[in-house]
Amino acid sequence: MAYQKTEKVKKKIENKKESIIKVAKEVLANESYSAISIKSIAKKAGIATGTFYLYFSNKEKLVETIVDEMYAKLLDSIKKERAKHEQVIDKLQASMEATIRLFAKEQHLAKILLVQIPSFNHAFNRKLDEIEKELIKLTLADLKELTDQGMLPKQDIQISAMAFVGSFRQVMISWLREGEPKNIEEAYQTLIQYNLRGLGKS
Amino acid sequence: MAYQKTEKVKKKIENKKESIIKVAKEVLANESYSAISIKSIAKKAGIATGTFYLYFSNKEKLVETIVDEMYAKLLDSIKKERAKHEQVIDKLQASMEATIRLFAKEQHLAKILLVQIPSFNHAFNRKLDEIEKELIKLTLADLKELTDQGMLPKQDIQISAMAFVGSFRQVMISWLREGEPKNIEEAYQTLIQYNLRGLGKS
Amino acid sequence: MAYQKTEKVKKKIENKKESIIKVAKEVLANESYSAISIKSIAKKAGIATGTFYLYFSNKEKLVETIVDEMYAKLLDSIKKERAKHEQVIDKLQASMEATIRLFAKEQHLAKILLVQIPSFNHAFNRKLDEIEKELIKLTLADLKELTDQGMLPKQDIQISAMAFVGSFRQVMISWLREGEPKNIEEAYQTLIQYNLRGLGKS
Amino acid sequence: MAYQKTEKVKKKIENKKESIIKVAKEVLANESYSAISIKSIAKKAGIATGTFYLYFSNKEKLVETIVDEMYAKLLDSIKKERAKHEQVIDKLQASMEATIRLFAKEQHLAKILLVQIPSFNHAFNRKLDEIEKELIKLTLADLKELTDQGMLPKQDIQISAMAFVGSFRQVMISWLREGEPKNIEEAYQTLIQYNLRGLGKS
DNA sequence: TATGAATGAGCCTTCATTCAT
DNA sequence: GATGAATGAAGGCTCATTCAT
Repeated sequence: MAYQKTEKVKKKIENKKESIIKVAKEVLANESYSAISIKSIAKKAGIATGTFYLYFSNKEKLVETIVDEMYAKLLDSIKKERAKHEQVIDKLQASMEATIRLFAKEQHLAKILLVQIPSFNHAFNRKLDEIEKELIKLTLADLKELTDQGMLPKQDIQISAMAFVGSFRQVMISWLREGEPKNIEEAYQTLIQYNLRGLGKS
Repeated sequence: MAYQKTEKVKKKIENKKESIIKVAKEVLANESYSAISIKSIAKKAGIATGTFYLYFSNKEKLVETIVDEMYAKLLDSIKKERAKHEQVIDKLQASMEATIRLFAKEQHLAKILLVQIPSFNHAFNRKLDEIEKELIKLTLADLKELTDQGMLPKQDIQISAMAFVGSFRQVMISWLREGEPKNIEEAYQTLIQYNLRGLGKS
Repeated sequence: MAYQKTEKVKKKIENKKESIIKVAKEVLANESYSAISIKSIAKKAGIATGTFYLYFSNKEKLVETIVDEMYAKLLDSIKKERAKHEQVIDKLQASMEATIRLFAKEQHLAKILLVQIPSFNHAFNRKLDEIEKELIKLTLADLKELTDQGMLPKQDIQISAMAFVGSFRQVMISWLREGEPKNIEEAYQTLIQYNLRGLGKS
Repeated sequence: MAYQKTEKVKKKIENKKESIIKVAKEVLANESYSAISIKSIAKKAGIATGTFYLYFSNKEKLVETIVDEMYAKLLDSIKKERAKHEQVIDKLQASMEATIRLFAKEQHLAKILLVQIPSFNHAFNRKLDEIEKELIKLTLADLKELTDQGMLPKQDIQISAMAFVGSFRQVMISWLREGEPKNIEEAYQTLIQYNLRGLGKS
């Protein structure tokens, strides 16, 4: 009689939202932000334009949702990987390893985060900046601890942290855009070595 | 006499084109891409919208022209600085120093190249990628030579070159966007040290 | 038994229909037409949007129903008040008095009829026009009788009837919208006097 | 050479704005507000949708322009007619006569002001209310003066002014909507007589 | 009956580009 | 060359109505 919002229905709704997000991710990974019209996303998701607005209050909210989700995934990934280690230096490596692993596994995510979002409008860029800044902050904390432990020579660790993250970012982007290096996991070894040396790690 | 006139006219045209570019640069450095309408640029340049199209076939061409010009300026700057040195390692440093000096002196240029253009649409990003790739290529060449001279330990210099450039890029962007580090020239010293150590320079 | 059930069901339906109408009246009296969405009315009535269409074939029908109901109430009120009097002139006064009394007592109704509906689309206004025309017709009939009784000087009673109703309408609206006159019942006395004089009632 | 904004061009522009207004008036006089889409107006005016926005910043501005223009016209008409008379009572009559004459001559205007605008959105209704209130205020001023001159018996002239204006309004609307009375100028005589009697003018 | 997710036509508005003057 | 009015496709979003459950 009455319309019971059963588990099944709920799941279906969640699925639809997920399917919109999924389609949007695909579009985002390949087209520019301006190319993402609600109409086109709706079409690819097999729904009417109006239906989109049942799940997202507006276009911006959709991208925000996606970025937030990716950010959460990334931080979660890093946290888990770091937990496996005791030493700060290992934790630092773990952070980068987790990042690279995640991006390597989910290129969609990587492409959106590193390649596409930067070409979005200011609002999203600010969002992305936060993510980047967060990564640098995490790195900085590690560097600070290493410095306190006397494992790093005196240096401007603020700059070092940026350099550290920046070097990884550059390689990841090249890998995503040019497919070079071919094997990102191998490159990771070189990168770690480069940066540890750069830090003057003794 | 007829020839004279042509020269004069040519100069006049060149002047107007320059003035459009100048205005566009100012706008580009301060507004978001979506805010850059041909109408507004034309207005600021003191011409009619239609007139714009006498000098640029379309909006994209304008940005392309600007980026190309900046690119040329950057490469020129690097070339000149490198010429002052004999040793490859010094040339490598000179490249980075030239880049940072130029960006520090012309923040307009830096902001457009590092902050604004990346948030444009695909077409412009491709252009920007080329510049980034060129810088990496230049670096790579230096690393190769240093390797041949036995001054660097065995490593994947392709990756190292990216890491090298990426670390600089990251710091520059932070400087442009956050104003951190406050003194980019000082940061440069740290960066050079970081990267030379990272390369394992003996 | 089966019959009983039907009665009960019918009543239930009628109840729900009534509750929708009640909510709609409240909304109508306070919001602008564009603010009256079926979704919002349904929500306030505690039903689903789809359910609304079980009771009204469309949005227009709802307003029509409300207007009709109000119209009936108004006419009924007038009829009852008129029945109390013998003289035509008293009946005429009674009509206006009944109208004003009803509107004063049920401002909801007055606001919808005089303020809101006029700002709806054509369809509803036509409905409202009918009501206005009916009031004029009633007035006209009285004036005709008064003329036949020789109580009014020769005049175009068609026009007089309109003037009569129009003067009341104007004051009512001001009262509803501006709260001026403060006391509508007092104003009524002035209005009656004005119009009786206007008619040249001897 | 340069594009001279000659008088001719200016006039042409003004003409286009006028032609948009003219079309809009026609549409307004016959369709409901919601039926006025920019697209349809543009089409009827023989221009592209975008062109509309060269002359009006948005849809609302268009209607505002029209209403303001009509209001100005009406007040101007009244002022001119009043100026011809010395006695207040004549000025009062002149006001009404001017209004009726204008509406009779420009039925478009009358229909929009009396029939259509009331069914527009709140913003315009407020505008219209102002016009109505202004007319009442003008009437009130006359009544006050007449009272001071001892030409009117004691009465609530606030109410009388409303009744006065309301009676005219009602007749005008019937004339516009039903075509009844057939001859509005004749009806005017009846109306004036009715209202002067109503005021108790001695 | 009751539900509320789904629909999609249609709205207003913007802006790169064209073209008559 | 220069002008700027004109174009019209395309975008984001709303809401009365439908329909599978």
